[in-house]
Amino acid sequence: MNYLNDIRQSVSRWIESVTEKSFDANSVGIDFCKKEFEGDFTILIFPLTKIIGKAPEQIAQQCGDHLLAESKISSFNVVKGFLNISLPDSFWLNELEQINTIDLLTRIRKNCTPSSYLIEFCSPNTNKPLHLGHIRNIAIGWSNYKILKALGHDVDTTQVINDRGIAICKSMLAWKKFGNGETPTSTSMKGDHFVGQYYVLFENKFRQEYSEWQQTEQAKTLFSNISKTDSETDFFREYKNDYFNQYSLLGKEAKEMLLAWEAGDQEVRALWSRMNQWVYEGFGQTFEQLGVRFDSNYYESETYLLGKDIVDDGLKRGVFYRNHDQSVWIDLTDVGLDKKIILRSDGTSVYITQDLGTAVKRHEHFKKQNYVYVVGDEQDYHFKVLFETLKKLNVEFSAGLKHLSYGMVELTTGKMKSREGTIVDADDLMQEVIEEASEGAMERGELAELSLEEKNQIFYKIGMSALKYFILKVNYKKRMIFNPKESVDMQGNTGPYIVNAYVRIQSILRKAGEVENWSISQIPIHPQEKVVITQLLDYPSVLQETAELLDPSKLANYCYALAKDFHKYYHDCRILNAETQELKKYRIALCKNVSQTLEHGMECLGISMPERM
RNA sequence: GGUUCCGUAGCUCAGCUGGAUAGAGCAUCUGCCUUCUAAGCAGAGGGUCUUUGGUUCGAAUCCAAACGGAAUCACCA
Repeated sequence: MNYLNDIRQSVSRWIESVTEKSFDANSVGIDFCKKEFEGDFTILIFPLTKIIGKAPEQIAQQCGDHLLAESKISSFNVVKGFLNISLPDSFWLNELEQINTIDLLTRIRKNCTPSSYLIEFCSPNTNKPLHLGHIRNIAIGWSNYKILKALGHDVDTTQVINDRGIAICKSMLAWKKFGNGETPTSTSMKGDHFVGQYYVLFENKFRQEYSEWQQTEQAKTLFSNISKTDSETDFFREYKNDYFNQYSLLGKEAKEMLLAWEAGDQEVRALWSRMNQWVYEGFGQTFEQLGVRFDSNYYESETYLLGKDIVDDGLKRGVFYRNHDQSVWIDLTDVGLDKKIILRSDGTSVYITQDLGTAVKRHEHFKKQNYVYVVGDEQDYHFKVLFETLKKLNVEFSAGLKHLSYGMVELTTGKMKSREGTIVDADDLMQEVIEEASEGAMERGELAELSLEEKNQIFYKIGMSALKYFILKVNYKKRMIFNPKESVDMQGNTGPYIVNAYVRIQSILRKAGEVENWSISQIPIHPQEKVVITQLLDYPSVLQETAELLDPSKLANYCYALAKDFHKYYHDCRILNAETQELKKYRIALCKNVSQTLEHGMECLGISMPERM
């Protein structure tokens, strides 16, 4: 509430004159006045009792008299240690004049020191399509990108695509064995879904093979020899991975394929690129639908061997040490973590090896001050280890590393599990929410005269606003319970509610036509207008706080609050039919500001709004 | 067991740099469309802010412990 600095200064000067000691104006506590009390703002007097040494009511009274004498306020009242002040109409008119004349970008970038960021998010595996978890990840990553960008920072987006490994080999193998040469085109399927289908097929075939194997003598002997439980079911559930690695024919074939891939086998590589290409085409459509893009992609197939030179360097400098079996480790017990392996005894990489390599390579490339990794909180420990390791390696960018750790998305029925078919597919979900939006819009019938294409564009925007807002309004750190029914809600605290406020203003502005600029004059201010102006004045600091915390839910909640205040205003006050021309011009100016702020805020959440609905 | 995160209305969430009678939405009930888009507005009911201590004039907010839940502690990614 920087716009109250004048009041703060005045209060602190008064305190100084009473106590004859210096007093920091910034520590004057001012809050919005509660609805139940009369006044615009409330000055907290309690903290001053010790300094001044009088009863709170007495201080409040004297402070109020002082402000009144200096004409800073129009009236005040005292309730216990609360000094409720009302500001003169001229204050509100001046503030509105300010936001009217000073460009929004200038206002939000005030006191903002430009910095640079690389934001990594999404980071999919290429063996299956994107799901709800990715949507949360992408919504958070993209929104932070938009917010930081809006504040004038230099920001790039990137993702690491996990395009190699056993998983994609499973899809490849299943396609090779059972695919009969089908392609996404021949089956009219989206490429990522097509490839994902073969991953599922592999798993099914494998499970079938496994359950048949469980009937063999070999399996039964194994069970009686090594099982610690009496339950065959429990044992074989636990044993699945070992079976895959030791006995499974399909497992053997998949692993051979992985080895062939690593050896650069031409046929395997060709199949691999072909199938990954299908997946990328599918992902591309999903990204487009989500309205996001990446400035760069890192492919694991190109980075998985990185990091070995860093291991050598770390060994030389004594940051890492070599175990007797030749594996390489780092001791992080001094920072409260464990000893962690950096390189296997056979010299091959582990997860963190390539992450170290990728981090260093990226910095060579981008030279950013901040590197934000949008990755689920299940990997908190990994990132602690990664960052501590980089710190010990003394890389110059270690201070700017940040794991934006978001909570997992769960369904009302529990976790999403592919085995139980409870994965919420990203494309399906978007489809569903857009359909819901179109049904609602058709019922309302506001769009009757528009073309089909225009209508579809609007349904799409409304639907996506519902979905994205639903996800972003929750603080990213929190584990999120996703109720599909609520995600398509269009009423109450939802994206469409905010869109509706914006659309109402657009409708007014269309009807108003060209209106000459409003200039300050004697205008009676409606209480709800004070609320709306206050909210508008708050926008720059909300945006800056959002950026500082990398927490879009702050901004989402602000947008809702502003929309809510506007809806009430719209209900309370006539705009086009205002009592006088001056009042009408002023109200339209206010509406324009609300509209602009909503549009900017929602844009920063990655939500673009339609002009009508 | 160690570490980290979480516990606010029936449900989903705000509020947490300490301030007045703890807020929204959904769901339930009641009003308001011949006037700028009713995806709206107004109202009703619904709470020992997990518990217990502590700090303070004042605690949902800070500290400690307990209870409950989650994640992680792989030569998996």
